[in-house]
Amino acid sequence: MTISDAPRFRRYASEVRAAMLVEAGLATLAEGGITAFTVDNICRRAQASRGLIAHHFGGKDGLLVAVYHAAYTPLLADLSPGLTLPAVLDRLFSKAHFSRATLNIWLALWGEVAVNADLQIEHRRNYGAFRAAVARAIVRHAPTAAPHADDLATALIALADGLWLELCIAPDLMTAPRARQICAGLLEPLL
Amino acid sequence: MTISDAPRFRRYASEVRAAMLVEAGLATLAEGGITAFTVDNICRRAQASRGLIAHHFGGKDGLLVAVYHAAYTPLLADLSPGLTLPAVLDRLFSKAHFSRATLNIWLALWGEVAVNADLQIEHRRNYGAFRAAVARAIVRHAPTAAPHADDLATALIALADGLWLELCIAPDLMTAPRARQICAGLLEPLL
DNA sequence: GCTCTTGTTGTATGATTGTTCAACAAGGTT
DNA sequence: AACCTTGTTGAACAATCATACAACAAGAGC
Repeated sequence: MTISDAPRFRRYASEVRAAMLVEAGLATLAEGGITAFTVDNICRRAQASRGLIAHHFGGKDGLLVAVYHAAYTPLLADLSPGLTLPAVLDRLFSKAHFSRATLNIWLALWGEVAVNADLQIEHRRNYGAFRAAVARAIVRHAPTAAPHADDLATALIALADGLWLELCIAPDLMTAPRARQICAGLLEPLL
Repeated sequence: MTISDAPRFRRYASEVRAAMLVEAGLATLAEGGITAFTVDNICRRAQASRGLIAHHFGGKDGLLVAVYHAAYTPLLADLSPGLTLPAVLDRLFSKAHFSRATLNIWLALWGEVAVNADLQIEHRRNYGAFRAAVARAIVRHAPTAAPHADDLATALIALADGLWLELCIAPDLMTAPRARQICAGLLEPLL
């Protein structure tokens, strides 16, 4: 007498399951911040059992590093080389990146990066590429700004981060178009 | 036979003990982020017993709101009305505010504000006063900028926040003087 | 249909979490 | 010196935490 022949769980390729857990981790951060980033919450969301995080990432800390990397990936992929400065601004303040969910993730991660050595290492890797991409667009847009391109890139990123932060903390006071406009207004006289 | 006549603990006025717990909470956030913000850690640091947080603040959440308020207090106190814009910049990037410890606290708190309704309420109260003070200094410095003072204040605060963030996450790439210079460079053409 | 690899489960474990509360005592008042 | 207010303690509690690991089974290869 068979109660049910349906398989009790599905087997995924290692990379696929890992990606599912990372995705669940991101969603958990977006919803509840770093406090909600627990093995139980993440595995429940990914519809997997508790043991899988240890199995695929060695532990919760390993998953967190992978999640941080995953947060950067779409941002870097969106800043393909050869982009003009206005195009870069368009992307930075596009709906995909300048959204509450995405920014909640960043806020949660930043708070951890500040006190977590493993995450700081992962950060340096990604942030370097990020700033280089922005600096390249600045130089292309205004070659005369080349000597200060690094400072300008830093300023632009800082400004974007700060505006992201405002949206995140007080959503009714900030929108993507307004942020873009503020950003462009500050940059234009210098280029 | 008396083993010791020394009092086993000291009694403080309610407000004094509350301030000690808030101070310990701030120090805990600076050192370990929101993850380390636990009743045990805080009370150990304040050399008080576990029960005191509930007694003075109703619970951990109550303490967190008080800590957020305490983080804003020195910043607002330092931006007394009548300050010129350069003076405002001097304060924003002074050692007191633009330090790793202070910024770790902000990062930890921001990550929570994004997902904690109680903290968002406390935020609005403080942030409004903060932006108003900055906007006032801008108008005084350049009366013609009055129509856009709000946007400019928002931009300045966002820029400062973003630069703070950089210092916090990658301390060797950012210093207070460089941050101040980047900030002034971006603002000057507009004023 | 059998085997074997390997992804998956879920319980057990011990540490840590926030809250509660009855007993306690510090220290000013009388 | 007896008293009383009130700040304080610390054990008890149930909930939640991350990790370990032996048993299990899905599904590809044969």
